[in-house]
Amino acid sequence: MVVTLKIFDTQSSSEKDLDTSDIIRVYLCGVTVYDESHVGHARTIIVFDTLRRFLESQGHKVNFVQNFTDVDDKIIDRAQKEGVPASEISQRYIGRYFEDFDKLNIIRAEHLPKATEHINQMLELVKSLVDKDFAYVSKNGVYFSVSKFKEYGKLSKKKTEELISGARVEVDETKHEPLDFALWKFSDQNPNWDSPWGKGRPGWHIECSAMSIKYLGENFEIHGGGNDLIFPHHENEIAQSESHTGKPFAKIWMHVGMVTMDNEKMAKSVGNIKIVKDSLNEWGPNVLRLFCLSGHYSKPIDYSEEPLKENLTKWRQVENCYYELLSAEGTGDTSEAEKLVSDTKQEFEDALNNNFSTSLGLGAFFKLVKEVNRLVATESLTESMSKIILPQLESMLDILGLKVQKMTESEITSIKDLINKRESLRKENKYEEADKIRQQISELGVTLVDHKSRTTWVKQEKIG
RNA sequence: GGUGAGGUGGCAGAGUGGUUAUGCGUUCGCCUGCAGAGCGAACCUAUAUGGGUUCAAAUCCCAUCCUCACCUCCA
Repeated sequence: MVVTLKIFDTQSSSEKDLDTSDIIRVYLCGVTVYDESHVGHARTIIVFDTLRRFLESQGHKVNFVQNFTDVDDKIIDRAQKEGVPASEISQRYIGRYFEDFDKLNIIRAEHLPKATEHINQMLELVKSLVDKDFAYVSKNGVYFSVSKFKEYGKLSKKKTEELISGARVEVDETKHEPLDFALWKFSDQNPNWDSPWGKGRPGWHIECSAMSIKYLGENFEIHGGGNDLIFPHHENEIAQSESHTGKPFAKIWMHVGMVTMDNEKMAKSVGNIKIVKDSLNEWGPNVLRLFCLSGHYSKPIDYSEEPLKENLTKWRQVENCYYELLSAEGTGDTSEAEKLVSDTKQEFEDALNNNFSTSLGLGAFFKLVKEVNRLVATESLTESMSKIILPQLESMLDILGLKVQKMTESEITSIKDLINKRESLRKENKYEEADKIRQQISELGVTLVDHKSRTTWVKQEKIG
């Protein structure tokens, strides 16, 4: 039986089978690089990184593209405030982006295109739209004529009349109609580029159309982003792209829910942001990833102490499980382990195939962890079982993007020596000295676990 | 106001008609030289509200209330 991954598609409001017959092409709207990334950005990127890891684990090839918006009013504002060129701001925050997201164990996308490096592709697209009469040149720039694209609103389920009566559209006399949006904005100010219509810079939406088509083609599998991008950004991308190509744009629109704080969207304008760097310092990458995957991607999650603490507890269980598997000894019957592994694998994959339900997938993952820890407590985990279980655990850790901290051979040797020393002291009832050694070991981030017959150890990530 | 998504125990989070998962938490035990970690058991009489359909509803239908997001830049 061929198992298919179903993903909820915003446009058709239904789950659709992901086409896995060839390379899976995924475009994710990335960040505007004018400031630090916050946990909201992290969530979306973690979800897509995990999706990519899952698809690859299933033997599929993925071509993953994530853009940087590096030309934008906010960048220019910031540059003016600091009295530096806009490129300095965008380069600084692209650098900061990689610092944060490398730490979060995000696999870098195949392509990480920057808007400023694709001005020509954008201009070609604008030209095509002007030629096809979907766009017009006005005093302030080149605009897309929304009324020419009959299906406008099909993604966000908005009606153009209602949008206009909503009266939140900016009044601009130079546009033919209020909903028309800029493809190219005339500007003498830096940064700007020459165009057939006049010096200026691109509108926001055109970059994603141009870059996704360049790297993925005119019709690709998944286009994603936060659900706050549905309107107007993705709606406008559809209008531009489909007017240009005459073909359907993305096959599946996958949108990630917002991260909230006290049930309010995390956003710079609200002032309730938690930057990735600070969150990483407090909780580390593994806890933060677990947290971001603990709810369904389409729903909001609230960033607060309690669920993060819970995930820390769980992460400690994972570390414990992993190290016990590494140090398991003895041989014996493995049928129980085989069943555990095949059940877990099945449940884990079923969950992710079902609209990428990571919370259920994590349920399967933790079931395995708890079972191993239970076997350890009853002194019934053997090395032969571990050899069967460990690969499955590692595979899931890899898909989830989690990394248990490792130790070098020499560190391991010295810890083993210390454990032996402590053991002899304990046998002589010299507990005070034995505790000193335990303390010494704990300073290396290693916690000892005394079992009936022997002492095992766990390298714990330093958190908090 | 429009559109969309939701409202399940202290918290997180499943379950789309038929013994109310599961995890965290709390309590009590076990284990231990002690501790940590781990294990076991118990607990919180949970399904927004009001109707309806049904032998049977968290699950289907209707109404109401509430929350969030989008409708302006936003992951």
